[in-house]
Amino acid sequence: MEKVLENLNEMQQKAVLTTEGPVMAIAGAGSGKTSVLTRRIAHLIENLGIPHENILAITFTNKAAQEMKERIGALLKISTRNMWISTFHSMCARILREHSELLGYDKHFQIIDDDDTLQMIKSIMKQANMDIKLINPNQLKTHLLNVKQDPNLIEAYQEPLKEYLRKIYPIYQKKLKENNLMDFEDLLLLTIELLKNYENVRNHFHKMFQYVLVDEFQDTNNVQYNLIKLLVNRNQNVFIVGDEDQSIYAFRGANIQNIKNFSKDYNDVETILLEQNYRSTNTILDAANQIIKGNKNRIKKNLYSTKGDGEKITFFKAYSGRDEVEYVAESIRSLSQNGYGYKDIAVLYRANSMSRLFEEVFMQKQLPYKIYGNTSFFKRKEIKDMVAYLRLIINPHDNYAYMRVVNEPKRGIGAKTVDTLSVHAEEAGISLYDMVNDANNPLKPSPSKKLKAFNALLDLLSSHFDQLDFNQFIDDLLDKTGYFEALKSDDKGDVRYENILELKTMLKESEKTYLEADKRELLMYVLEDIALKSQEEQEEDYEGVALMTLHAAKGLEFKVVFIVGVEQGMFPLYRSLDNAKEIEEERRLMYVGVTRAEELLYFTNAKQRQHYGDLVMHPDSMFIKEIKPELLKLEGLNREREQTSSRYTQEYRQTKTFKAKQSNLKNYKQNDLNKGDKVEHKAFGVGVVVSVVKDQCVIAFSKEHGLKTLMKDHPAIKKL
DNA sequence: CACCGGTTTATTTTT
DNA sequence: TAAACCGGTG
Repeated sequence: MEKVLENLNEMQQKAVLTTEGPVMAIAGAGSGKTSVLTRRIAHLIENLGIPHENILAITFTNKAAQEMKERIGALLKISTRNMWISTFHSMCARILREHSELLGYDKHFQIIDDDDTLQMIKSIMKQANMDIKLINPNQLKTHLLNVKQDPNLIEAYQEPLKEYLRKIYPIYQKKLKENNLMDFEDLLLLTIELLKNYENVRNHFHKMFQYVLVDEFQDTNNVQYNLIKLLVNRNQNVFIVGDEDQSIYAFRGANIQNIKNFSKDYNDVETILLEQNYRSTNTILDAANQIIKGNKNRIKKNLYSTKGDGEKITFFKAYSGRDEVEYVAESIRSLSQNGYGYKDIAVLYRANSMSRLFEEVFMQKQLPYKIYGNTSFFKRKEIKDMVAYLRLIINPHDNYAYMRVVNEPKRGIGAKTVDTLSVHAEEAGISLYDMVNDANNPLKPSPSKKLKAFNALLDLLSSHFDQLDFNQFIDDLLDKTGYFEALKSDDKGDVRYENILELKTMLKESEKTYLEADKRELLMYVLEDIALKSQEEQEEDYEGVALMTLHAAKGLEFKVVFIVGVEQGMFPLYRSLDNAKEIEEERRLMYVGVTRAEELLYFTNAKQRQHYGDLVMHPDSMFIKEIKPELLKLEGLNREREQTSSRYTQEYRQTKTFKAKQSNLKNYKQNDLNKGDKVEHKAFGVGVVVSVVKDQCVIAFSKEHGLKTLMKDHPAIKKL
């Protein structure tokens, strides 16, 4: 009993021990909700003797699920591998693998991601002669996925979007099913259909899941809400944790109201407030509280901490976007000299586009950093291509995988040929693969020959698949398809090949994990993992500054946090400015950002910056003004403004740039570099100058580093 | 069918 | 600014 309750405060203990009936824990930022969830599960298993398979826990990300499993495993010294601790989508996939045949899907169904959906939409629009200029496919995708969550929404749309949605929705669904594909929303919707329509299945899961826990409840959408309702049995042992102030995913259907609905839809809900914060100083918490107060209609919370007041919050206003980044970099450098590790520090921005400048400057200054959540590994072209080939091994009739790689690498099968083929296959009601093999297919001899060769290639690969292990198979695939050959003439070929090697490593791992499964079964699970865990595993111990969006920072904490670009128009974004609801979501995002910080918090912005090609000037973010001035320490242009007029600012700017140049001259040895010169770089080794343009040059280093664009006078470069 | 070059358009994103 | 996309040309 002790170890389960160890170090928990009174409210946390109550949340752990109140196991019967519906319970809602309102957990403020940093109030230890993950501990509560893990301890509660531990309590059920260890103290109440509940078998682990009778517990279902749902998290927001795979990472959170993984962490929870690890913590429970460590606490109870048990294997958590088969426990039902997962995301909504993984849980649904697990259920559907057993029962999808009832719904008319083969159990080897494949899961597709948003990019695949976009490709499908493009292809459908083309076939149906829909005007891409009138409605952009990307936009249509976003709205289609929303409509899937709630078909009633379609009525609220304006023409012509409405007509397009009406038209495309049923076709899209039909295509998915024909190709034995499910998108993310299908996983949820089909599970709901299954539970609704099949009493025996429902009873089975009701009997099984005696205790249900849901994390991040404020970010559930309506479909997920309904799914929980269907899963929870009549005992209503359901525990939800959430914080409406941290709901930041409304743009993809999250509904804060679900927290309020919960009290209505379940009987005698016990509400527990977790208000003690274990993360931040009071200065930081006060700022957070002052900001979030601006939102109407929220349950008032009073976060408090015992960590003392700590330092004031620094607010630095730079002259330009670049100056802002320089300031952040310099501050990080001095923090690192004052006992902070690089990985204690995070730079948070509203939009990914902000990351570029930081990356550039950090690289030049040799500050170690790690950008999180950029194009995910599994979204990269070469990986998607490999996955498409693997999908075809499981199901050669998967037309979308077929279309993706039929001319990848180039085999002289162009769009026109594929179009014709699609039309005929559609008419005949068979797959592209079958249409190609069809004796009386109407294609011209030359394309037909090429397509037949492609089919033969697929057959060959498929026959090899059973005899080879995964790694050998990928090599075989690269060879037989000519993919490897094509990489050689691709200027990003090296990186691409490395990514494929990475995929091989992953496949090898899975081979070990699912040892007993049959080969194709195994591949199916691997592809499922790839589809559902779109986020690349991060090296946890990497010693570098974390650069990420505010969204990506949710659930994380850092000793030092920089929130950058705090300007009206950047954060909050332009598009939200005239919409009260969206401003509230932006405010919650700011709240999330602020509450990530444990000890030091910085806001930075720039008086003017380059944005989409032109120079813009933004006023300070409204959220800054919502913080009481006594919590802030003003730096940079902020100071001058207090003291004098704008003329001073002008001078400040001149002295500043002048100073920067001076110091450059003093510290950095001028490199008089010319094309063809040999140089040595601290990190990249010896290289040859390829070109020099103004103060920048392109240098070719050894193969592993390749071409780099660097500042000519950078101290890391030495002319040989 | 592939490639070049002009035009268009810019959130947030896990699953 | 930069990347993605379209349309025309070779």
